[in-house]
Parts: sequence; C-alpha cells; structure tokens
Amino acid sequence: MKQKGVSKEVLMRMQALRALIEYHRALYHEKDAPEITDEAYDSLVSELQNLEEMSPSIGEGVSPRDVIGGAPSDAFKKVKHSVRQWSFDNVFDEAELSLWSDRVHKLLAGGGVSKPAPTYVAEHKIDGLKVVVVYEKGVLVRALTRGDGITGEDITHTVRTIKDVPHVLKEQISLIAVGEAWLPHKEFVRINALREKKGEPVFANPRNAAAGSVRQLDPEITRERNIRMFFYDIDFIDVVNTDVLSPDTQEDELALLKKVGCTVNPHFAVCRTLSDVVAYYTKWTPKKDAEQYGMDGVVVKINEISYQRILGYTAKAPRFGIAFKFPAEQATTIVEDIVLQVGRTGVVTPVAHLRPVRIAGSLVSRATLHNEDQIKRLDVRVGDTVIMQKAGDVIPEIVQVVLELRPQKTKPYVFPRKVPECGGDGAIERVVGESAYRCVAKNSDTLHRARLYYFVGKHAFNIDGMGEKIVDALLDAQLINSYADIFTLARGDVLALPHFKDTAADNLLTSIERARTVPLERLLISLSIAHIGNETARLIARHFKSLAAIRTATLDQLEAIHGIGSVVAHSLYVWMRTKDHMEELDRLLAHVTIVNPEEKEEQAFLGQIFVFTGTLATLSRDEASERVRDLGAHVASSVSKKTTYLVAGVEAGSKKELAESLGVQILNEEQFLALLSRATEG
DNA sequence: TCCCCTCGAGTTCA
DNA sequence: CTCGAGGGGA
Repeated sequence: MKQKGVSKEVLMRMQALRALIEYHRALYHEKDAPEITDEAYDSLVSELQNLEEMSPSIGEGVSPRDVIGGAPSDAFKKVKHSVRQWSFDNVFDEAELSLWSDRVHKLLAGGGVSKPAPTYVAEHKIDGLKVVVVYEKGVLVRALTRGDGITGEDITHTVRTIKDVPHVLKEQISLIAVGEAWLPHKEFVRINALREKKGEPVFANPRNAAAGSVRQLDPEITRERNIRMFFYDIDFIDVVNTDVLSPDTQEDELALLKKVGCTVNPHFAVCRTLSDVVAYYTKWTPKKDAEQYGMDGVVVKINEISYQRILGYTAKAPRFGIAFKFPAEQATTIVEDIVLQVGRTGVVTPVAHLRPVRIAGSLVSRATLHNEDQIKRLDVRVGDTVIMQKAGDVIPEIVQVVLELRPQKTKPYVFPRKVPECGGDGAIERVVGESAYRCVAKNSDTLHRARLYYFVGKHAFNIDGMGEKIVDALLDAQLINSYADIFTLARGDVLALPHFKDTAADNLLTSIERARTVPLERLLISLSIAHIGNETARLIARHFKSLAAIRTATLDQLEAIHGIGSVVAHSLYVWMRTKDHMEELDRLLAHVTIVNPEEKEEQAFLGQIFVFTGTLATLSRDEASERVRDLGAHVASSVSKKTTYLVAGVEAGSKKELAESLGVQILNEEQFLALLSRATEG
C-alpha cells in the first residue's frame, strides 16, 4: 500500500470530491432538487471510494459516503423509526453478485447451518421514495419517510391519499410495512407540463417529483398527483388474536402484504439458483423502460427469514440482500487530452481522450467534441472532470464539466491555427458562417490518405479486404499513390506487404478485380467531391446517365435537377473543371468500366418512400435498400409525414415511435419480405 | 423568409 | 445517432 506516497494532488482531489458529494447529497435528500443525475453522483462517490481505499490512513473521519441518507428537514415532525431502515449495497455485474452469494454461503455455514441451501427472491428495484407504514391492529396509524435511516419525517397525511395504501387492513394484525412510492411516467410528464405553463420550476425526474409530492403540507396536492406505491417488505408483524400465520420467507411476506390489501409489484420471481437470478436480470434489462415506474436494477434477497437472521447486518447494510443495478448510463471521468482529427473532406474534428470509464456496459475512452463552438459552450479543458452519457444508446457524449473539480491553473482550450496532423504546412481555416474548420494545407498527406480510405470504402468502390491499415501499408511502401494505382497492383506488390501470404494476396486481388466494374453513382461518390454523398450521386447519375454528360454539364443544367441547389451544383462544377482532378479521373478511367444507369421496367414501388430502422435478420439494411430501390422506391434516412413505410427490425429505436405518432405504416420483417416477394412476382 | 424535410459527415464499441 | 446545413415549398 502506498500509505505514505499519497500525493498532494490526490489529497486535494479527495477533499474537493468530499465537499462536492456533500453538496449534492444535501440537494438530493433535503431539498429534492438535484443538479446532477444519481448516476453521475454515484460515479463521484465511487471515485472517492477508490481513492480512499488506496490511501487507508486518510479515509477515516467523516466522509459523506458514510452518512446514510440525509438529515430530516424541519417541515415535518421527526419520528424515530422503531426498526432501523437500511439500504442494500450495490453490485454492477455477475462477478460481484457471485462474490456476494459466496459470502452468504460461507456465513451460513459458519453460522451453524449444516447444509445451507438458500433460495433467492428477485424483485424490481423501483426508483422512488421509500415509505414506512405502521398499522396497529389493522389500522394505519403512521407513515414515515426513510430519512437518515434512524429518524424519518411524518408524512401520514399525504400517504393516506395513495390508493395503494389501505387505511384498514383486511386482517387485524399489527404491521410495519415498507414500500416504495413512485410517480407514473405519464403523470410526471403531465405535472411538468402544467408547472411549465404556470412558470414554476419543473421536476428533474419522476423520483424527485414523487418525493416532492409526498412531502406536501396539503394532502390534496398529493392526491391530485396520483402517486402509486408498491409494498415489498415487512419489518415487524404481530399476529396475536388472528388466524394469520407469520411469514417464514420473503415470498410469504409478499403474499401476506397482498392478502391484507397492500399493493405488491407482480413481477417478482423466486429463484433456486444464482443463474436464475441472472436470467431474471437479463430478461428485465431491455424491458426496464417499458413500465410506468422507473427501475434502476433488481433487488435480490435471501428468501428464508431464518437465514436472513443469521446473516444480519454490516455497519452500513444488510448482508442478506443486494441491489443488482443496471449498467449506469451516466458516469464521470477525466479529460486527459484533446486531439484533432482530419476527415476526408478536410473537416477538423476535436476529440476528447478520456480516462476509460464504463457507461451502459461498454468501456468509453473517446468522445467527439464536434467543433470549436461546442468546446466553448461546454468550456471543456484538459484535466477537467466531466459527466458522460450515451446519446441514443451508442455514441458517448460529454454532458457537462464538473467545475468544482477543475484543477488549478487550467486555461480555456484554444483551437490551434496550425494543425500539424493535417500534414503539409498544417494550415486550416474556418469559413464564416460555418462551425467547422477545414484543412486547407497544400499536399496534405492526411487528407490524401483519408480520400483513399473513402475510395475503397463501402459506399464507393467497396473493395473487400482493403481497409485503412492496408491502404496505409500500400502508401508507406510506395506501391500506390493515386486511385488508379490500386488497379495496377501486381501479385508481387501485395506479397511484399507485411502479413500477406498467398491466400490473402489472392483474396485482395480478386476483390480489386471485382471492383473494376462500377456503377456510375458509386464512381461519383468515390471522388470525395464536397456535398456529393449517396443520394445526391444517385440523383445526378440517374439524370445524366453518363460520366461524359456530367463532365460537360453547365451550372444551369445541374441546378435544374430537383434536389440540387446552387451550393451542390457549384461544388461539382468546379471539381469537374480542375485540371488535377481531370488528370486523376482519366488515369482511373483507363482501368475501370462504368455501368450507366438504365431504366427499369419493373417499378412496383414507384414514388414510395421507405425508411429502415433496427436490425433485419435475413438481409442487411443496405441489401434491403438496394432491393426496394430496384423496384423504383426511394429510401430516406428519417421518418416524416411523407414516409410510405417504416420497416422496423429488431431493437428499433426512436424512429418507430416517431412513425407511430405520425401514423406512418410500420412493417415488421415478415411483412416487408411478403411485400417484396409480391412486388417481384407481380 | 420561414419552416420542414433530407442529406452529408463524423463518431464509438463489441 | 446527432448535428449542421442545403433544398425547396409555402
């Protein structure tokens, strides 16, 4: 352990983290008004925890993470809980879960259980507000918030308005029942819309709205908000003078709660083994957003109450249960560097290099910063701690900088005027009115490489087995320099590359051979002409039908095409009249055969607009697009009122919702294939 | 001139 | 998937 070697920076970081965590903790628990998400908060806490573990001598004393919950506010009467209120420890993956279960088995064996065979109960972990309800001889007498676990606030008057909480139980038992109060997502949206209209501050999330709604002086406000509650635990039970049996298991507790009239979440499962628990977790992970309540994981408890007693509690949490949390969708990390990248069109994109961090199941180490304006807006600096999230499930983005954790002596990021990464003289410029810098270096090697990558890529010549690595190797070995050189590569040239043996070389040469025949639109795309992408190239190819016609087209002729305006027309016109470009094009034409577009007789889908989303099982999205285009349809990238069909594969995202709201017809894969085969037959 | 609709470009990870 | 910007109809 490096007890002594703890640097001053680490100490300062820990201090700053503690102060910040305390600040956010107070906002969350005492004011119901957090400024950052729980996940970002958890991420900060876990960083502090790690630092403290690495330097044990400093972790002592009061760290905010030792405090359970918050101190009760003065607005409501403080009441001491008769049973201490705990919260479970968290685990984030199967390995951690299995460690917990191992501990349980060991403790049970050591606790005198000869052959421990615990079963588990898995339940939805609801993201709401924990409420403790006290019944005496079947009558509701008091309801408390969790508070700091020892003392809670009296919220009896508002909890009485929740319809899932019976005022009188169906049996005259005395009971301390614990549940989670939550606000349906629909209600959250409705209430926030209302508040916004009135100019009141909106709630950050449903949980805070629930907390705010329950902590009202006027119970009518609570009633109006339609708060719900699920009961999940019994802290104390007295069944004297009734014929009710005391529960022996967690499963029995849930059954009893339900029997006496308390609402219980129906989606729990009794699991014989830990792999059943994992299966439950896996089953619910993709469905977690489908319910009206927020779910941030699965609570796993040892079913047998006799075992629970043996296991007992640590200083902070019960040992008989664990919260198996869903992967966090937000986390904090540190910006280690800001690096510039140059694309095929010369656009210079700043990318943040990050200390690797797990978000939504994957390890993220880079995130785009888009452009200079975005860096200014966020004021991201090297060394900053930032909150990260995944935009649309895949692409990491920086949400905000945690200013409190900014190291001293940092300076705002200055976008360089010269970019050596560009090659050549590194000159870049920013066109007025545009947000991107473009590399304008003469003879930029980077740009040259980027264009060649694109030329062999999927949308252009699509040369199989020729990726960026191979292009680099060919360039470095000076085997190619321009597009045309690719088609004069000899077998011996390829064999000279590292890692290339007979089969690999033959495969590559076959791919090149196949690429010698190219549809006109693909040739257009491959040339890296600004603004000429997939669709525009197709448009132009369809219209002129030959390269010769395109080369001689006037500005007016170009602009006359529906979908081509002055900017695109100018870009193409100028390109076709640049001497270097013409020479390169002529050299290329000596080696390739262009297939000109022809009129199709079969136009079953003429005038129809298709949009694809999600993954199709039987064919790729590109293949599917090709098929419908062959039948005269147009394939668009986003859904609008004009869309004829949205073809939705597995894991369709936001497009499907949009299509539903616009009333666009949605086809699943089966229906789509049926439509295709009908069209090709007829 | 103001929107709405598209397209192009850039990007991450398993 | 998102953002910025071009194209075109109202």
